[in-house]
Amino acid sequence: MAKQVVPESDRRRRRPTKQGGVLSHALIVETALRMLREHGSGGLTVRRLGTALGADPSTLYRYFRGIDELTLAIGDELVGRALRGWEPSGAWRADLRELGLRIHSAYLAHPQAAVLTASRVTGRSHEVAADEAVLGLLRTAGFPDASAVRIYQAFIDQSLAFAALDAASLALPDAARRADEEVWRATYARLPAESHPHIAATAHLLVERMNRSAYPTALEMLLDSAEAQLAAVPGRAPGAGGRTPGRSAPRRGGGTAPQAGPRGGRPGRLGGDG
Amino acid sequence: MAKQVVPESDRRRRRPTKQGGVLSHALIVETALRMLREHGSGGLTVRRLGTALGADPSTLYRYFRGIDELTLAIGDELVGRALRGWEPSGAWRADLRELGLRIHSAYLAHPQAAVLTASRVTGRSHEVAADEAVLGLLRTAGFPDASAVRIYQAFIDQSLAFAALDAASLALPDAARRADEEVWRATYARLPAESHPHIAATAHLLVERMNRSAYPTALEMLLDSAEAQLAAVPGRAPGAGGRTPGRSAPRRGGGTAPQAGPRGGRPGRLGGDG
DNA sequence: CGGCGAACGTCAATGGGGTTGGCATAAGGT
DNA sequence: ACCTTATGCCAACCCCATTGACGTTCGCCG
Repeated sequence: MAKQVVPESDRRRRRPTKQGGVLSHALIVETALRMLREHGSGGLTVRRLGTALGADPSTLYRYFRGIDELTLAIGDELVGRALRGWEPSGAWRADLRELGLRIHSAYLAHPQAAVLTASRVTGRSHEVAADEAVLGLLRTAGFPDASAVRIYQAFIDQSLAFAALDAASLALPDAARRADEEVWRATYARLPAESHPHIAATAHLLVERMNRSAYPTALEMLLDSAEAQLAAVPGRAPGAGGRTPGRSAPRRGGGTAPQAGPRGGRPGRLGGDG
Repeated sequence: MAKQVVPESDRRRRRPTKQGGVLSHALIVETALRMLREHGSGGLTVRRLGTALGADPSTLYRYFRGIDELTLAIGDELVGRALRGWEPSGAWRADLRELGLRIHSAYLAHPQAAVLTASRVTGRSHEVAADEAVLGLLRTAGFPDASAVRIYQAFIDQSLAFAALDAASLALPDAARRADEEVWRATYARLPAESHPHIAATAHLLVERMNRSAYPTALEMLLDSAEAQLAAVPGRAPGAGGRTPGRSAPRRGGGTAPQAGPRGGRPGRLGGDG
């Protein structure tokens, strides 16, 4: 058995599969993404993936140490897509908004994959870039370091957390999702006003809203609060951010746009058991 | 084979297990929670749960349609615990804060279980109560219905989303979590200032903060924004909320405290594939 | 141009998982 | 005390991830 997986960059001999395909990390990840889309978040299995690639299942262990490592690679791919082509405009609020929405929608473009990876620490290459960018936006905007770090963490985690939550809904099989929506409509829309006055009074609004992600709202609220905090910083004029709710500001170029740095990860937080 | 699972309330004949135990939904869920704590989030298996209960694995199918239904029951239990004993004080901001923190920490008290359930739609009994409570707090505070619904959704989803994210960290095996923290420290603390100036400048703050949940910060920011929106409502004096960051306000009793209502769930949101 | 070592794909096997159909039995109502 | 049937148990099915040994073929090196 292979004790060590050969890193992609060191691969020389590419031997075609019995069915003629030539494997690579990229091809495997891509195929895995397709399989997740087609078979749902539980549909990624080594056997099936092997079949789809026209290779023996065990072959995959030449490329990844196990299915977990493959999962992380998939997550890394999603993060990479989120940042691809992004450039700051110079208006911190608009930039943060766009960054958040990009991360969110990159995950939601592959909900089944996002379910598996969004709340996982990838420990891979694209995260440092995003972190540096966010911190840069905040510090350049004038936030003191302590605030910048606090807000940065809330921003990043909020984006990932909502991505995971929203992906879970999207990843449900169509039938199950429709059934869930029906339950919602049937239950909430009919709660008697005596027992649940507030739900009853707003049922129409609830039914209408509940099919949309709350992330844009939550993000905007976070930016509101940040902007207010910035205005309160001594020696600073209020209203420094680009206030353009729901739309991204035009690009102005310049600013901080770091590329992917060395490996790093968002480690586990809080103390607790295993 | 049993086509239908007998609901807990209809059970009459309780036949002891070969090893003497008497099963029930409650006992099974409780045992499952213990097993998750002891064996990690992947450690809940029908076979193992059967052994722990002193029963044949297949017996569990007399109580739950499958492991998925059991999972949802576990989630429901966590939600129930979050609300147990909660009462509003009358100060909307303090009440929302406490509610959010309660939900968050109820999940985090069982991280391995939370990982499995926090981003799942439980479709069970305790959610309506929480929803009514949150909507009630907001509408009573004076938010117009449209705002109340928007903020309610952001609040609830943010709480669940962070619970899932934070639980994922806590649920890691001790060794993996420590390793992750070390990676973080080793990588971020040593990034050269030339390539990553902002991370380098705030490394000490980052390392210090990253082991804590960002949820309290994000929650406070959401409440900030809500309070500002409330102040802007025509015909309303500013500063209506109890401003007591980080502490819960003293109880005053009264207010809206609905009990668990009929079944209902947070359905899948957004349109997308399955 | 020929050989050799290692890289790579394949095979077969292991241990574990969820789930099911059939069956024995004891619990409860009568 | 009897009968019904809910309930627990058994054995079996099929799928999964992972591993170790094996044979083939690639690509380097002389």
